[in-house]
Amino acid sequence: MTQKPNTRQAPISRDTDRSQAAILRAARDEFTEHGFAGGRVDRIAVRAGVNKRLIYYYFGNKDELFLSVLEHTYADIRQAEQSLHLDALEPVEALRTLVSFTWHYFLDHPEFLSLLASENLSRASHLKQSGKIREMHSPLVQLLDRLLERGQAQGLFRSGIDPVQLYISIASLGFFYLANNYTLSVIFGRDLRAADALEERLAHMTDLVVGYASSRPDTL
Amino acid sequence: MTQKPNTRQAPISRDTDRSQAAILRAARDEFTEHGFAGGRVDRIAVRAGVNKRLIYYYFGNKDELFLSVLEHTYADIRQAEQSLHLDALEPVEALRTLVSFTWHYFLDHPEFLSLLASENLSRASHLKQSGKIREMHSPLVQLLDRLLERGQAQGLFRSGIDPVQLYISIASLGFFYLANNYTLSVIFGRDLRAADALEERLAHMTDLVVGYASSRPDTL
Amino acid sequence: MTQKPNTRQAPISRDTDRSQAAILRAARDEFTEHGFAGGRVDRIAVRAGVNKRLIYYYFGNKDELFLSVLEHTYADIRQAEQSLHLDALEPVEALRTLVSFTWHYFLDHPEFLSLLASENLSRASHLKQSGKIREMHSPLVQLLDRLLERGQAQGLFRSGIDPVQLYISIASLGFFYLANNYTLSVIFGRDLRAADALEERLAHMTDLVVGYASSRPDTL
Amino acid sequence: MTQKPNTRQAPISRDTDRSQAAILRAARDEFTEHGFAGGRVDRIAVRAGVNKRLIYYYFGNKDELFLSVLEHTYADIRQAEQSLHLDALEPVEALRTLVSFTWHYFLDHPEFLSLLASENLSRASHLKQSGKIREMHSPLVQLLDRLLERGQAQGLFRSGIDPVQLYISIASLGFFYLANNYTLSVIFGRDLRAADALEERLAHMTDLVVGYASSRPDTL
DNA sequence: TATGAATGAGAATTCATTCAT
DNA sequence: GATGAATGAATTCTCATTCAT
Repeated sequence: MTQKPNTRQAPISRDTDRSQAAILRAARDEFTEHGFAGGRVDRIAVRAGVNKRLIYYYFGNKDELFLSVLEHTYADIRQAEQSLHLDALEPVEALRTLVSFTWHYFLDHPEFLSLLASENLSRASHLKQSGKIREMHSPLVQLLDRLLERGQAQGLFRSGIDPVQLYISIASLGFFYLANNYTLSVIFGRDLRAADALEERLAHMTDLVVGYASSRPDTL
Repeated sequence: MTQKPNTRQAPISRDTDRSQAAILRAARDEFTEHGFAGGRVDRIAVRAGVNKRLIYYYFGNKDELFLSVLEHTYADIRQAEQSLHLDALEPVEALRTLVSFTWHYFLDHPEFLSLLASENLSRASHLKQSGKIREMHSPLVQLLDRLLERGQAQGLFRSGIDPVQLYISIASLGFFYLANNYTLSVIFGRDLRAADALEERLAHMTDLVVGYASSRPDTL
Repeated sequence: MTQKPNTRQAPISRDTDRSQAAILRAARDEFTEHGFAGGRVDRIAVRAGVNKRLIYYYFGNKDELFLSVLEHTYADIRQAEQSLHLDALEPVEALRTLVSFTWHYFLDHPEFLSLLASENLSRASHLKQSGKIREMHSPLVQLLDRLLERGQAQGLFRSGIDPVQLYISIASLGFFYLANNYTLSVIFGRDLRAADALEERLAHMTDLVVGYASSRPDTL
Repeated sequence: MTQKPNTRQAPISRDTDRSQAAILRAARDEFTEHGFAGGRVDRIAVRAGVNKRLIYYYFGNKDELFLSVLEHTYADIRQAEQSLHLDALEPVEALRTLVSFTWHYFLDHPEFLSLLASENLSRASHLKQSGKIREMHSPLVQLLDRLLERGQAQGLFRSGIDPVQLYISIASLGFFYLANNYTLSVIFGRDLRAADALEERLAHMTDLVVGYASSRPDTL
């Protein structure tokens, strides 16, 4: 009883981890499909295959659960960005890679777009409660900072580019197109999800961003 | 939106118009603040100062009410765009004007951003039911088409620019920044609503768009 | 529509009053039997024969409903006290009448005892929210004040009796016996609700109170 | 309460005692603050610093736990009463002492008042299940009986006083004032817990009880 | 047109209790 | 003895919608 060998994985926490992970996954899907206000705790429980009570046991309430989902979602994209090793690439190539990565990440992770949109409808009320979200983002800013500096030093990029503004622009161009694709498709009567449309969009985005960074301000 | 001429006695129809307008205004505000799923019919009635039943009398149900709000919102921005008379401006100036207008319209009309985000969380389920939304947008595309053609003819703009892509990009750069300003402010720890930040953003956006349109593709 | 003759009872408010009264009665009974924490809104709805939603429509929530019940309950006993017209009685007789009335009121209105006990378990959290409860009690204090003064002027009562202390004592002697009758019956193994026990209790209480008021302090 | 001699190894039984005592203390506090219906088993576990399951292991369920708390509470006050050694005091002094003791016990032990009130809201449903509560109270009645007899024999007390009625009255006067102090303070707008108010109350109570016991019935 | 009253279906959350170890 | 995980049955409260006038 008392000499439980701690050299192997604690067996009890296995189920805990599995249950928590299942709840998080289910919550992510539910909130992605319906937003925070439209998401249902009941459906999350069914999706996760756990008792509804367990959600409250682990996550407190719907709001805290949503925040957990958000934090995991942000952690995922930030981690993926770090895996690009942009520092190892030549500046223009690094910028192209970042634009392309962001675009494809948004394409492959609709939950990111949806959760973000929902959280902004809530005026970031959940994110504001997070203790770890800020520190999660300084590496990204530093990464961009290094990239821009390298480019400027090599005479490839214009000077005075704000890394945060640039990142927001990169994200903007993909986000708006993909997150609002439903309404855009209706109002313009086009299928913005068609393969060639997507390809064209990435080219357009890259043109915009790289064109901007590489240009002489005075040429405008 | 509904300018059906009423030849019948005026007093009643005036009240009708007033009530309908009050409901629409109240609904717009409510949905802007809480999104579609989070918006409450009860609160709309209170905000409009009318009996809840009247909302159903005029608009059928919550979904149709939301659609009405959306249609009015789109009508407003499209009409404002036409009032710019871009055709009368020199191409580059016209493009700058459009970027600036779009930015300031988003700034002054947070309801547009919020309703758009909410409707996309619903996968455009309301807008799809609209009969008039499509035709509302062809003038915009035509406007952009003429502008780009003029610029290309004068050798000011690169060729092959898709007007829809360009419009989406212009909207993107402002939309993402403003609509997601809540989460962005948290994750980057900056006040993106500060006066100088807003000014800087518009300059950045204009640089991006005009720089792109004016550039030789091969220079990239 | 607009010329609704107001000379007869407003027909609309009939049902309103009936529903509200039914809810209040049902709530009073439910809270009497189970206390505030043990009372169930569902059961109140069933008891009142109304839709559960209507309770929230009229009373907001469980706490406000409980407060309403409390206020009505206090109003009832205070009104009944005023109906005794103690001012018209000779002082000693008036005091006996008040003791007897209080005792019989408690006997006939178990809800008063139970609601009071429950509210004190809640540390008067509901009553503290009441705007009208204070003013409801000043007439009682004034009544007692006049009674004691008359008795002292006639040399029938000792001087220096605090009306609030006296009223609390009168209420105490009946309240404890009746409200705690369940535990007292168990621990003393007696049926305190038997007719002769009740009679004896009233005699005992009257002896205590009248004996005290009539006595010379120094004779003790 | 449970003095079964444990001849087995001490260490385990000591932990047992400690856990049980911690649970009882925690339960007493929880039920005192929230009553039986409002008390939470979860909170008791946290307060006691033990696993929730342990509560069920030792006490079966919430009801039995509450009964245990009640029995201990009654045992405490009855034992304290016996420690007064009223038999050694002169009758009037003994009566004064009992009134004063009861008052101060209630003041120092709010749990007694609260648990009693809660149990009566439950119509003594727990106490009725107790096998030992009855026998716990006969010594008290005998004590009072002896006291009254001594006083009557010495011509100090009136005859025909029922010891149970007298004890109930003594308890009444303090209980109502202290247990219902929350509502009384609100309705009378006085701080009944102020030091001078408490002092005055004890004097008033003593006057009432001793005055009554010492008086000639016919003098009224 | 307009309204106060009313409702059924469901929403988040709670709670005492038990399972498996 | 002791514990973390898990649960079914409530419980309060909400919401879009309709009834009756």
